Amino acid sequence: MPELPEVETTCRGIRPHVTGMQIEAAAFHAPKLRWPLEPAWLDQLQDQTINQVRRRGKYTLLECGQGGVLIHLGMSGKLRVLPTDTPLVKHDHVELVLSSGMSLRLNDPRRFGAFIWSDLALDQHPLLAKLGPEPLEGEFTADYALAQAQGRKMPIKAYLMHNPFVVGVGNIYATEALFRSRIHPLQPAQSLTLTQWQDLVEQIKQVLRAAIEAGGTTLKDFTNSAGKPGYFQQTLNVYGKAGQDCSVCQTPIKTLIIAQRASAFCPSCQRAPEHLTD
DNA sequence: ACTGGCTCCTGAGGGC
DNA sequence: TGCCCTCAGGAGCCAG
Repeated sequence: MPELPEVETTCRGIRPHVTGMQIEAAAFHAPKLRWPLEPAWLDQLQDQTINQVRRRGKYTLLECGQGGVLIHLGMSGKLRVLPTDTPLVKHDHVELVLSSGMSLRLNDPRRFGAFIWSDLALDQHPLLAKLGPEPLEGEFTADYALAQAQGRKMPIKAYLMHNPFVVGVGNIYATEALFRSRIHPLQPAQSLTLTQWQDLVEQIKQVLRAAIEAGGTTLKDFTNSAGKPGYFQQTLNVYGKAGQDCSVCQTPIKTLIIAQRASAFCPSCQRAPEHLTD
């Protein structure tokens, strides 16, 4: 599933092939992804020049002259740049034909993703306006986190995935960062000390940076349809490892469902507050 | 102001 | 071999 590192890697991959190109034609091959693909957008897209490709949280943004495109990869989305005469494959829902003879295609089997044309400057768009800071930027600090978490009783695991607090930290990296910080996923967000936040914020940054580097080593060629998974999964300590032994203390990894999502943790390394112990 | 629950969708995986 | 059932999972949205 694409998380921030995968989206960043995708952004870097398509950027050289897309920046400065004109959109000669656009096509939708599905009525909707997460939201409807408005046919009226096809005319808006026509003849736009893509001035810039950038990322905000897990959104990929194509900045055009006025307005632009927001793309979210959801659970299963992939963006690829291919020669325009390459046959479409199943779940190719959106195609932008570029002036270079290449096409940008969004393929998304589960259709949890999004493709939206915005007349507004992209940062003004409602989906972006309320997003929290980027986890890898200086704005995301322990002091910021401590202040924001005041009055927040929700489990820290859920809070890390709460976009108004910080963007781009999905299930995998929230799970891994909590393990590295030895913090129990059910600990209320408001109860973390400054010391815990200092550690946790640092672990989030480290785990994301490491994943971006790993992804960057495998996804070099975005003109090639053969997308490979990143190597970062080899570095995971707890995510998807329920029942296996903790790499630090050999205690079996457990799983809890928190806010409808699987949360793996080591019951020995990540000590629970008394009343939360099962 | 917060929080929990619902929802979209398909492919993967287990059981038989 | 193949069919059916279950379920994961990002994040906006809404009700309580």
